[in-house]
Amino acid sequence: MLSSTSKEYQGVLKKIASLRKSPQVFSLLAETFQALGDYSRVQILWVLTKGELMVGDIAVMLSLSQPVVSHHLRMLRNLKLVRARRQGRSAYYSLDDIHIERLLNEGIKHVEELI
Amino acid sequence: MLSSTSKEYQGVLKKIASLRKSPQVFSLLAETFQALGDYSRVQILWVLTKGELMVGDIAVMLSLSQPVVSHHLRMLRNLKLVRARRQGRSAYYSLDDIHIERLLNEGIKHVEELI
DNA sequence: TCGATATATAAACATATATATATACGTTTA
DNA sequence: TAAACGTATATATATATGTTTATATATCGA
Repeated sequence: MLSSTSKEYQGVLKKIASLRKSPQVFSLLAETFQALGDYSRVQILWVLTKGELMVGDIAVMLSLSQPVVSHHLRMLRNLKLVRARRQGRSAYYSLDDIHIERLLNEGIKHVEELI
Repeated sequence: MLSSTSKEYQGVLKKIASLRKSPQVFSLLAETFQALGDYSRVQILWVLTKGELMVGDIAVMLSLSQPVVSHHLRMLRNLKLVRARRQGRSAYYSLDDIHIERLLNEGIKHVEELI
C-alpha cells in the first residue's frame, strides 16, 4: 500500500485523473454546461424543444427584451447548442442536435426529484 | 412556413406556452447546470464517476487546493449532485444519483462532436 | 427612396463568482 | 491532553457575466 503522501501515490492519482479525457473536453464541457446554466437561456432552450422559433416570438413568450434573446442565442449558437436559419428579415432558431434535448430532459428529471 | 399572424401560428405559440414548466423547475435547472459549468467542478464530478473519493485525494489528483475542492463539493452537495459519507476524519464523496453521470456522458458526447 | 420591421452588436453598469489565504472545527493518535 | 491530520469555513479580491440602453445592419413594402 502506497503512502498517501508519497510521490508515487500522487503520481498514480494524477494519472488516473487524466485518463481518457483531454483538458479540451473538460473545458468545452464546462463551457457547455455554463451556457445551459442561466435562467433565461434554459427557458429559451426549453421552448425550442417544441420546435423552431423566431427571435421576436421567443422574446414575447418569455417576456425578455429582444437584445437579450439575441445575445443569448448568439452564445448558444457559438457552442453549437442551437442553429439559425435566416428567411428574409427573420431568423429561425432550433436546437442543434439531439444531445441538447436529452441534456435538458435529464436535468429536469434530476431537479424534479428535488421538489 | 406559417405566417406570424395566422391563426395556426398563434395556436402553436399558445400550445408552447402551455407546456411551460414552473419557474422553480427552471430556476433549479439553471442552478444545476451552472454547478456543472466550471472546469474544476466538471473534473471533480468526472473523477467521481470512477468511484468514491476523499477530499484530499481529489485535490491531489486534480492539482487543486484542498479548500477549493471542499468549497466546490459543498456547492455540489447543496444541489444534490454529490453526497458525502464521513468516516473518522475523512469525508468520502460520490455522485448522488444516476442522472448526474448521464448528464456528464451526454455532455461529453456533444462536445466530442465539436472537436 | 423612405419608413417600418426584425435582428444583431456595443458600451456601461451592477451583480455574481472562483480562487487564495488564513483560520476554525472535529477526529485520531501519541 | 496535546499534537497531528483531514476537512470546512470566512473574508478579500480580481475577474466574469447578465441586463439595460443605444445604435447598427438588413430586408420588405409603399
